[in-house]
Amino acid sequence: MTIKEISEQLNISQDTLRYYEKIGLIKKVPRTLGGIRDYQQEQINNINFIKCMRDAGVSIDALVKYLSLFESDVPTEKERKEILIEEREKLRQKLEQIKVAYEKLNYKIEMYESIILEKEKEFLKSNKK
Amino acid sequence: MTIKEISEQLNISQDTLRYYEKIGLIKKVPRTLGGIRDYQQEQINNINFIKCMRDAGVSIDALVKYLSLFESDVPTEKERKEILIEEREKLRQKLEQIKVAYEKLNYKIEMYESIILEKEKEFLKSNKK
DNA sequence: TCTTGACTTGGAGTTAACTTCAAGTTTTAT
DNA sequence: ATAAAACTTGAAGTTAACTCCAAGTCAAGA
Repeated sequence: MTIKEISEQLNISQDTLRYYEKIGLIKKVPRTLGGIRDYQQEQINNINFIKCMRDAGVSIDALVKYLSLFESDVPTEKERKEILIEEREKLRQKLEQIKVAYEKLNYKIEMYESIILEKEKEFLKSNKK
Repeated sequence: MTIKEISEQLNISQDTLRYYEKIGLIKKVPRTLGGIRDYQQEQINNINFIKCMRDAGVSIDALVKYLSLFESDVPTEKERKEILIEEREKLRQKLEQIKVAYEKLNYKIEMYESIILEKEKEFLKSNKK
């Protein structure tokens, strides 16, 4: 699969895909004889995971740390689990903060709605006179 | 109230508070004769709102646009409401993305837990021999 | 009064995560 | 065969949101 196809399928820019490879978030992508990237399924799954985490705001740094543990030749399940638990906790907090702000916005929007309705009523009343 | 007190109360650095003022997110803070900031209650409420929105990831740009509408001498309820609705929608999407990632992490963490448990069982078994 | 700590300013520096650029190579369609 | 489109690279540029710095002023305690 070419970089263009991956880019379109996963909605990540080609530049970003190359960037991820350059910083070591993605393993070296195999190339054609001409030197053009030819993505394999395993990579695609990985990139999917990365995309999902990035969309949620998980840092590249954490993802690099997590994914690089798969390259180790000693078992790293515990470390990997620890990283995921840490990131999950950050997401939980973020979720909480967003919920609070969301409720506050809801409340304010309702306020505006009633203010605007009130104004319209006033306007209609004054028109009737 | 001094900048130090506000900073501690709302958990925002003094630098950030001065920065917010510099870029016009916060109105000019009244000063003592010596030129030192003396925050008033109205400002504090505003900063509280800003903090809540920033924690949820609402952009400074959107907040500046929203808050500056209060300075207008024509009514701006509709525009203000529009901005809040737009930001609420962004938060809704973010919430969704975080939930998806959160569930994925949950699943993976559980996987690791069972793998690690399995390994420990193996270890105990081999020790008994 | 003196010293210590808090405050002031404008401007420079930092960080994360891309994004753009320039100049060249490869592939594809005619 | 050749033109256009897609791909390659390393390096430089961008953006948002701070954060730090230097050099000076102000305030509070011994």
